[in-house]
Amino acid sequence: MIFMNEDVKDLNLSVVKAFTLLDVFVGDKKEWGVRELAKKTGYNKSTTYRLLSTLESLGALQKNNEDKYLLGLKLFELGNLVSIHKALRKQSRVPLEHIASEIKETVHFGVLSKGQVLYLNKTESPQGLKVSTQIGSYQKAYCTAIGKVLLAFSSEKEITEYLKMTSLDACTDNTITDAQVLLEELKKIRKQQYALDMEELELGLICIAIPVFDKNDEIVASISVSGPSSRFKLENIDNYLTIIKKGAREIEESINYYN
Amino acid sequence: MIFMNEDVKDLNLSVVKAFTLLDVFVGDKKEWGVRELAKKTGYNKSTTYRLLSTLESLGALQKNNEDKYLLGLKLFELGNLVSIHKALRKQSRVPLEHIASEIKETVHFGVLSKGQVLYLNKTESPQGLKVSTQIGSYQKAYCTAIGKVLLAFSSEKEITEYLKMTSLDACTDNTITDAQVLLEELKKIRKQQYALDMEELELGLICIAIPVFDKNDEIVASISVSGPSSRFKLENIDNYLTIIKKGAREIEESINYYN
DNA sequence: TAAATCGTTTCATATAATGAAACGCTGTTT
DNA sequence: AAACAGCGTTTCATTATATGAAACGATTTA
Repeated sequence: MIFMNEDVKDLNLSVVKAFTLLDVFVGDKKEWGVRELAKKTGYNKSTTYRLLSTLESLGALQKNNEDKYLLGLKLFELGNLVSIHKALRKQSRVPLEHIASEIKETVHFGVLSKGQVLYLNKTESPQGLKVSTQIGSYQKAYCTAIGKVLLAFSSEKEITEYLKMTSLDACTDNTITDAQVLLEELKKIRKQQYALDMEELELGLICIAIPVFDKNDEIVASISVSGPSSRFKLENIDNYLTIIKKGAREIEESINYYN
Repeated sequence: MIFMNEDVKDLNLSVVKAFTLLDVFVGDKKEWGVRELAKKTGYNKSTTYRLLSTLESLGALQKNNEDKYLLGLKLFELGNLVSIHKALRKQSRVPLEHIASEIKETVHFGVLSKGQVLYLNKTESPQGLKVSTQIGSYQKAYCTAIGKVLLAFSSEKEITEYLKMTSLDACTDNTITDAQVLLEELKKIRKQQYALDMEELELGLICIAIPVFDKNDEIVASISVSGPSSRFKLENIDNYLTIIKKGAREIEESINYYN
């Protein structure tokens, strides 16, 4: 469901409905019919039909050869124009590929946005078994390496606020679900300057992440490397860290140069 | 203005207005106030205000620190989920970088969409003076190398249809504005298997492009290399072509493998 | 052949979008 | 200091438009 950041204002309900329909496509199912969407959203069949027709004629949706709707090129166009974090996205691309070409695992690059990790960029592992995240999607911060790094180097006030608004639900048996334990973990991360996710989000998935700072030593983003526990061995950490840190420095140099 | 692909149907006007507002941000100006947008679109100030508020609360727009609106992260999220041409976008990334790293000029990758070139991917030149196009944006086909290649290898029927719906306006003195001349040019491109744009879109800008085929030898996309006329010399063409063709073959192999 | 889908259209009704005007705020000009 | 001009925002009566149950025609399934 779409996140409303203000109290119930004088919103245009048609527009809200249109975007609620589009938001359905964020899920795994990428192709929808009229009645399916009406059922999913609870909107009347006629209303749904007309909203979909409208979105289609605007290019925000498109019909495939089976007459099912899918997200359209207008959204691709608009999405590529979003200027928020644009510099970070651009300047992270090459360094991420350097890291990925050396480590051969999936590399992610993200920031904290509304108390969640927002993935701005990635380079996928060339191997068959790999993590696959959507750029532009969100993930829980407290049980990912990238999220824990971003939290660890946030201000005390932001961390407190985060803990207040977040419920630490267990994703696996390893998930940190106690606020005190999480605070200790963040302290440890600040000290060692990297974070690990030992199957805390998903069984079999291990990640390591480090911070990216600006010229004022404030954290601006984080880089993580993720791989299956079968080949992601702890004895490689020092080696991984050396490579990731090189990439982080490349990014830091370019953002300090351009700002 | 947004392209309406059907006769005036039973469209939801609020949604049309919302997207017309978003479409204003496709222009060069990326930050807008309420009254500015109202003036630009012709909508009433109150209506504009409420639509903008709605779009903001949905995350489709966002306010900067000066309370001006800019495109929001919801569009980034949705844009990254658009599945049309997704495989092409993904599989072109690495080959484009190979080309760019050898030629050191901006490399573009695009398809024909609604009679225009749709840019699906790019790698920018590392040099200061460079072409800068938006991924997801559209460009005229008849006066770009990439567009002429895509046209040249389209079916006769598609070319005829293109010429019927397109007016060949001059962008520079070199632009081909006569349909017969353009048809001759396409014939030449088919024969030599590459296209040149000799400052036909913009003075000082030269491009070279080649086709990318699928396993049935149908054109699926085109790769172009663009640079300023000051350093883009015709005697380098053979060298460029060798490099670009290598990249095209990489893409062709991966799309034939995955389909 | 009948039943069950689907997307689409109809039409009376009620709801929600609309716009002129007023409001409060900020910064500039007189 | 006062008047002005710019901005985003709110108000409220009016009107236009979104709405949904039902019917429709076309496919697909039983």
